[in-house]
Amino acid sequence: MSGGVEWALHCCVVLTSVEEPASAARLAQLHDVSPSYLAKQLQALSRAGLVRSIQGKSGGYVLTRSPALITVLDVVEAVDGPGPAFVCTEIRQRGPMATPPQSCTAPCAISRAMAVAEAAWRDALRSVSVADLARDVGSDYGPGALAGMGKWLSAGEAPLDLRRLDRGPVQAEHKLITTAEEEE
Amino acid sequence: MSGGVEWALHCCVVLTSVEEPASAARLAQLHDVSPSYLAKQLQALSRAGLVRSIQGKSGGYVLTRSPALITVLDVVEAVDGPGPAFVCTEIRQRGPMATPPQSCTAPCAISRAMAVAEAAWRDALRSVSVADLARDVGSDYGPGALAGMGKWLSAGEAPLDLRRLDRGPVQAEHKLITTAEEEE
DNA sequence: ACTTACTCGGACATTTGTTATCCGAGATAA
DNA sequence: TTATCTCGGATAACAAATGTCCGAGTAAGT
Repeated sequence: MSGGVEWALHCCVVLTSVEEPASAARLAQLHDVSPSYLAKQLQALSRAGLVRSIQGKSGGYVLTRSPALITVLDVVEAVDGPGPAFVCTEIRQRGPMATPPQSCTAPCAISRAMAVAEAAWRDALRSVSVADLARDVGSDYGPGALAGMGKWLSAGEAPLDLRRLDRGPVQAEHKLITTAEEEE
Repeated sequence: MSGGVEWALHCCVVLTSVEEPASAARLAQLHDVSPSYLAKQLQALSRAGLVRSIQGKSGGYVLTRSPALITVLDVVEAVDGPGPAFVCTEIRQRGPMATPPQSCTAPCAISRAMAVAEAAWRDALRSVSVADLARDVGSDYGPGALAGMGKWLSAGEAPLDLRRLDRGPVQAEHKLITTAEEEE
């Protein structure tokens, strides 16, 4: 599974608590991840119609609909692709003992078992919405945690330049806690 | 998901209908797949303890236990690795708004949702055994189909050399049905 | 209305994992 | 005893994911 899924999900959760657009660069430095690559994931979300991109000086990304209507499966499919993880190669139709094609109208037993398992996986992901995730974050770390992130995102005091940010002190030496005034 | 899982599952199913060891080379040419690479998958099954390897002149692979006690999940984990597909990077502990470590004893909401989904996936795969697959094959293509493959495997008339087989006419031009007498 | 600066979007390298291959160690049958 | 067939791990070729860069476009400020 693609690792960018995690980033995209975190972004969707924090986008829950902002009304103004949040830029990719700011989201990247909030999570301390590669800005250029996070931009790629956000583009995928935009292509899937989950977020709306706003260009211009104070542009960024906004959710297109209520967080309750965006499932985790939507995000996963947007980033990792909608196709199933297991693809049947139809090797039953190959080799000396090949099954004749007229007997292969239905998928084989192996393919069926895999499909059932993936369906269960998708159902589980579909039953959780971004709103659910946001609520869990609130009950885990307190109601102010998520709001604080939204406020930090909206506090666009220092404009960000993506080109400079890429080689910045991001993830310099695994320091987990950094002061917010370092850019002043 | 690794494509070799499909090969390994097919091999386990056909191993259901043989008592004598089946060599990797013969299994490969039965399914018309790369012999060298199939050998790798069978080694993984051997390492996981699902099949037993027998060396020597008439050696090969045999299932270690009853097919009813080998689940599809066992095979998938043996080939693709037992680790979960989604790994949490703990990005909640990074960036300016990092969550303090003492608040991160339990996994985050995103990680939990993913874990639940993967558990459902694994449960579905665990509920299907190789014996179930073999039975389904019987009811799909008739009881003789699987027995025929077992018989073909045991009919070791012409010894096989893996080195020659790799550049052989395997998958030469997508011909699906080949005669069994071509090697005579 | 123009300029400017900031935004997204897609095209371009690099790294990791999968796919495929080869040759050596070991054991069995003759 | 010998020779041959077997598995097993170490070794390349390929693909996909990861990470990076610059150009097109738009909103704000002058």
